[in-house]
Formats: sequence, structure tokens, C-alpha cells
Amino acid sequence: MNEPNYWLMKSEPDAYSIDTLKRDGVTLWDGIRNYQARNFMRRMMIGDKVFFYHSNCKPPGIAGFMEVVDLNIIDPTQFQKESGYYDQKSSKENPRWDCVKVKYLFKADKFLSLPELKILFNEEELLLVKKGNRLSIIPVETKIAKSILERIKQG
DNA sequence: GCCAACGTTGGC
DNA sequence: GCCAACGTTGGC
Repeated sequence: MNEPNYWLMKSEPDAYSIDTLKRDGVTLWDGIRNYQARNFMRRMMIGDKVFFYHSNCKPPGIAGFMEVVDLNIIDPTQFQKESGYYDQKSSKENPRWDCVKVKYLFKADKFLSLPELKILFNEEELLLVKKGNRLSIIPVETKIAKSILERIKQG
């Protein structure tokens, strides 16, 4: 099997945090309504590893680690009128949004804040630290990922 | 296909 | 609350 790819996915902890995922074990990464982010999910493979990033909070940063366990799942929230993710232009015959399922691996022993990430990496190395980046899902180079992993593990 | 207006994300 | 950086929409 090939070495897994690494990704980073953002979530607002008020809505869904690393602790929520720890409790749930697995979750559907639904509610993504950005084509670029969706297309990144379509490139994911089972076994890929994902950094869980807490966004829009104090402080923002990498809070944990998870693994892709299922692919190409139709996002059910696009059909739910009561959901904030309802998409009128999507149909069951031709769904517009899909997602992946992820599994909790571990919570960061040491939370890695965005300011720390900015010190460690530059824009070319890590898309996330790019000013004004709004993508909620981005790929992370293997070399960078391993460096981040070292920092969020104890020690 | 162009582009102006508008909306969203998310750090600060 | 501000604003940078895009994405989306819709008129033409």
C-alpha cells in the first residue's frame, strides 16, 4: 500500500470539535459547500491521514489527528430543508455534494496554534498560513505533515 | 465570456 | 467590527 496522503480539515469547535469527534469515534465530514474543498475530498483515499484544525476560535490551530475510513458518501444535509446546509439546486438524481467519513486517532498532546504554524512554515510550504486562505480542506505535503506530527505528539 | 456586485471565511 | 481574499451570481 502506498504511503498515505495528508490533509488538513477545518471545523469551528463550537460546531464540531476534536472532543466531539473523540466522543463519536467516527463522523461524516458533511456540510462542505465549496467546490475546491469538495474536490480535495474526492481525491482522498482510505487510510489517508487528516489534521483536525480548529478555526474561528481562540486560539485557532491544529487540535488533533484523524483517518479517512470511507469515501464518496452523498452528503445527506444537502436534502434537509431544516439544515443550514440545504442546497435547493441539488437533487437526489444528481447530487452536488459528497463527503468522506473520518475516524478519531488522537487529540494533540500539544495544541499547535496558527502563530506557531506561521513560524514553522511559510506560505509555499503550508497553504493554511497563506493570508486570507478560506479553504476548509487542504492537502499537506508528507514532509510538512511529519514535522507537524512530531510537534503535536508528546515530547 | 466578461465583470460588477455581493457573499463568505476567518484571522486579527 | 474590520477587511483581505476569494467564490458565486446574474445581467449583458
